[in-house]
Amino acid sequence: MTQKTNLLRRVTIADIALRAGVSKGAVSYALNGRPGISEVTRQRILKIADDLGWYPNSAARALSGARAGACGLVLARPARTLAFETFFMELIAGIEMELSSRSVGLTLQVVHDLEAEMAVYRRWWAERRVDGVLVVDPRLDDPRIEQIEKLGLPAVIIGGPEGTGNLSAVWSDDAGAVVDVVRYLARLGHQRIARVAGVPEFLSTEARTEAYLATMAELSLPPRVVTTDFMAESGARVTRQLLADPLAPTAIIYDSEVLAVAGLGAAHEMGLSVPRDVSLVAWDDSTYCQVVHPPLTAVKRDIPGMGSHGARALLALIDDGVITRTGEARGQLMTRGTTARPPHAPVGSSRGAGGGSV
Amino acid sequence: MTQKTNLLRRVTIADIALRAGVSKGAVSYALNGRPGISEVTRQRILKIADDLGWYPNSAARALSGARAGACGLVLARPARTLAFETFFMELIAGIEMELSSRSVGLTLQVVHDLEAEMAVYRRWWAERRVDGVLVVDPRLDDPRIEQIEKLGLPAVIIGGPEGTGNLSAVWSDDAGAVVDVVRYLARLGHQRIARVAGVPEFLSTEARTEAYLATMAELSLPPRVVTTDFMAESGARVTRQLLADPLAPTAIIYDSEVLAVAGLGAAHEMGLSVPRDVSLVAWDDSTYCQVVHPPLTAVKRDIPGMGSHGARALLALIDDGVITRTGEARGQLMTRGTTARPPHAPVGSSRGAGGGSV
DNA sequence: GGAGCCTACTTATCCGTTTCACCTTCCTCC
DNA sequence: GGAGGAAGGTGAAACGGATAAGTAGGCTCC
Repeated sequence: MTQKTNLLRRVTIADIALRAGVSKGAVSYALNGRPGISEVTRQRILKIADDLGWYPNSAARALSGARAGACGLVLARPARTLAFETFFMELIAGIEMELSSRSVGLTLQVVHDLEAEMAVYRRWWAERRVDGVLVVDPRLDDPRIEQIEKLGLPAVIIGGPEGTGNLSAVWSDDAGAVVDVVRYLARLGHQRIARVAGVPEFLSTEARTEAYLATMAELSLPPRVVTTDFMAESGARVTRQLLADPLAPTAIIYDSEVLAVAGLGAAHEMGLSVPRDVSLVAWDDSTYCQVVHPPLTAVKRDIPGMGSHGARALLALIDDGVITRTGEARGQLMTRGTTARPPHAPVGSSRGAGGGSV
Repeated sequence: MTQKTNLLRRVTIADIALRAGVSKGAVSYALNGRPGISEVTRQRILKIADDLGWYPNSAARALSGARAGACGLVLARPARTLAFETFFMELIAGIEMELSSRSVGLTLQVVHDLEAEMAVYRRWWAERRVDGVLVVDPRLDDPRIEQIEKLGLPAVIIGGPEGTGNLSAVWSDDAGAVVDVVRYLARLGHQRIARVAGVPEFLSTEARTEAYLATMAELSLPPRVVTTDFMAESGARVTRQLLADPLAPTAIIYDSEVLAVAGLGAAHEMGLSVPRDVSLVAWDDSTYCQVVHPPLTAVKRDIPGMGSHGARALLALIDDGVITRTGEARGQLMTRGTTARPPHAPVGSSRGAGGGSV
């Protein structure tokens, strides 16, 4: 009989109640650690639940007003760029670390554009499939922000802080790291430092470009920004264009690791030597940056950490309605083999170029 | 009043029923396209549902015996290798393509080891959180297979076919592609062709090693296999070791793209020229293979396609109990810039080495 | 012209959990 | 010695949708 119950039917709190000789309500209180039940009875019930191998039916739990027990993440970049952006996998790993420790699920969806992304939010929320969402790649005048606020869907934006309204947000101090990189290159003696940016609609792209322009201006250096669609081919193409110029930059800062690796490949293909002929810096360090030759100097951010913090902020929002708006530590410049003094730089110039000289 | 209903409370089928002047049951039949309701009434109900912006509450639907409306995927590789394996992102993109077109969610979980992975399956199934799972990286004597069969959890293994019991499975014909690669290298005149394999516990690793050994034997060439943990550092290290040998291989086949990129970096670091001094082949093509210099010759599989097929097989299993066991088309060798004749190869040797000569 | 059978519904029950309102006991306190 | 209150429960009603069983009404058919 007991075996039958175990094998054929799911174990429910009714089974536990029967066995413990108490009511379903009592079992529920016991299992959820709520008051209204004596410690002795609670332990007895917990023991029986364990013996019977009981797990809460998530649907029933969700239906009776509680949580869905899941958070959502929509990735809206085209599938082709998704695959090689290790950023997302690292982010997901970080998010999972936090969620799984609290037995909250992560529901993923890959879509083509922002419209589809917003439709997914509407559907998820209406279906009560998720308790909240993590939103990546915030943009200028992002329609998702308004949509989410209107829905009342708990959300944490990974990115910002500008343009994210009053929603919870976790961002990285990109501006600070950009300043570090540009100053570092200038200290090496570089004057023509170009920036190969990602999609201009992204807030992160704008923030970095702004910081780049400001720092270049501060150092009285001529800025040069080209944007890409984050595709590797674009990275290679713009690198070839930049380096074919008679006034080619002596240093290039890329907005992603793929762009940088592609740029390194393009430079090699042109017969240039890195870092002798040109210095390259990648944004977001990764295994690939470390194993190509020469290994790429890169800005390393704690992406899993950002994911964890985002997830924690989301749970805090869901559980207690707490709005979090936090900036992470700035990315760290990992100097490796792709940065050196510019060609023809006078010896000793590695100390100069600071403080608006030139 | 209607506004209030819209804003404060969720729209339920009871609201629709009230508005349409029919019973809840009728509405349910109409919305689910089941018989027992006239076409006129059905259309009227559908119209009202649409006007009211109704979405089914997934919890309620799941509770009343129907589906959870979600499939699960557990990734058990250590987070560090996860991040740079574009394989998973491509797979996920493919899975999503199939699932989202049927409005089925994908629930993801990242864990550290097989034990944890199996615990997740138990929990998900007991909680009725998923209707089925996709299982990656099948192993020799994989404990997950038995566990899943015992649970009665619908599952599709991505990999196989050996060792996957009677479960549904979708695999790629790795053996065939290995034969192609080895023969291609032999035709170029290579005799010392080494294989840098991944984790030996994986079925895929074993299948490829077996095919490699068989083909080398068939060609009367001396085999050489080294295994790694799939980490980039291992790829670089074993490459250095192989190439430092007085009887160094003239060609190396890698079991992943990361290993190959790392190997290429290591070769360059040693001052070798690729492909003049050594030829390299990557397994699983990716953007990175294409943008490094020289671009890597690689075996290209349709990974999103495998994900889609796996997802479709899972839905077929869940809906109709259909077991699928399908092999995909074999991977295609993309010859690029890292393969050429071996050093000191006699001119014209590119035709030889076939058919067990030597 | 009534048996038989569709069609187009309605009614009631169930899924498993949470939670609210209520009910006993037993203890305390003046 | 009875009011007041807390502790430790009980019982029933949600939650929103699926579905089996029941029921009118109209049509066919001999």
